[in-house]
Amino acid sequence: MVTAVPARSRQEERSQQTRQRLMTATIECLAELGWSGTTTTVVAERAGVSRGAQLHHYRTRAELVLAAVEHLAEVRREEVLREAAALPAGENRTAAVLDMLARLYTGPLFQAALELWVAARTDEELRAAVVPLEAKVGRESHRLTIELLGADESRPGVREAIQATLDLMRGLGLANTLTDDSARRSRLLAEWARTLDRTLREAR
Amino acid sequence: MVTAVPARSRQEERSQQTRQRLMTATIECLAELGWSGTTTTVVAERAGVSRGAQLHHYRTRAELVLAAVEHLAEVRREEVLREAAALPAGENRTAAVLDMLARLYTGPLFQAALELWVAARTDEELRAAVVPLEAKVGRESHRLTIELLGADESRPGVREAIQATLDLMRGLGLANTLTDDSARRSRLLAEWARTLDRTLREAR
DNA sequence: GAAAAAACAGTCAAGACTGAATGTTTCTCG
DNA sequence: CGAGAAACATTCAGTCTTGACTGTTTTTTC
Repeated sequence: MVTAVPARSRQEERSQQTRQRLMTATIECLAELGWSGTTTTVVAERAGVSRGAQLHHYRTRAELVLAAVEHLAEVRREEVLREAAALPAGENRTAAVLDMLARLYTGPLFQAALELWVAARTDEELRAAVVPLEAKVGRESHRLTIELLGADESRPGVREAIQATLDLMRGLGLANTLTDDSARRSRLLAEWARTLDRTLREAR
Repeated sequence: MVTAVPARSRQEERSQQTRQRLMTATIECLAELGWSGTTTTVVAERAGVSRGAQLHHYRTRAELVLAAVEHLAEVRREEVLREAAALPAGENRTAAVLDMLARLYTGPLFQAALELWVAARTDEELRAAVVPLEAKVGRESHRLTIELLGADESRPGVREAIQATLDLMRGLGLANTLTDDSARRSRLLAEWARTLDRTLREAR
């Protein structure tokens, strides 16, 4: 009699888990130790995966990191959608949206992504993989932000205001990497919420 | 008879030149090759300085980079002041100021600084040197921007608007590292100039 | 149930980077 | 002019990282 277990399930599953562990370990390393601290050895150790197993799945460091790039994009996407679903409606919706964005842009995922961006700037191979992915993520973020704010992009200036908001977030995230910037950031975002609201609602 | 040349001048001068060459080479390497591409060997080669001379002046890589950090701050400062002096007065002063800032935040000096920031995040020693320096540079930039825009910081919201402008620049600079972003940036800054002007001038 | 394939483990050699050690030239001062 | 110091040059050893290689276990398929 034929077993009901799908073909290759055991091994595939095991293999999948190993890869998963390697991915999360890679991203953790990027966030905690930075780009040059993320060596294949350290990643393997942290993932609890032998060096051999690691090389079996990702033959070179470049391969490992490229896979991590895509995995990171996926994880970021999920995190965004999860947070977005929990947003309150009503009066200070704008402030809440900005707050959520700020949290995303100051968290560990952003820091890992930052390491990748900066490394990709001077690494042709990595750059070729990061650029299109980041473009996609950027478009999605833009779309989602518009949706969350209920903005009307056909109005003049609205598109730019949204873009400015996201660029501002990137800047705030960058500023936050060296020192804890939360107090200043709160005041700044409170003001920006006012300005943004006015830009979105006004007729021009 | 005693020579008119001040004591130790020849050697001091030579020494100074060597250090200068090492500094500019270090910053060039950071901008072109990134943090991990900036090895002591490469810097020495590019500076046209022997490995021995390099080690004579900066005994460790950390020492070399820390010196480069301070040198970078000085060069950035000079560049800012030079550009600021050439700004036109009159109607679209705000747009001109934003344009100048954008150029600074997308140039090679910003990219070198970016490498340092990101590296400093996970390098305790480097961080200890970068943080206070960056705080100083940040304050100066803020002061200068206020001055250039003729803004009145005592008005509510003005301080935050200036900070947001600078944070936005950081974000735009970051976005520009991977792809040429100038078209989008121009449109965005044109709108930002309007918004900023309104915030600065309005009574609230 | 045996062969084949996949996953995994452990070791090793080549290359790169850093910093130390030592030798050589140039300059200053008495 | 000669001694001593500073600047500079060259070589070398130690460490780290990567990726290749070989062996072992588990799983699937015929």
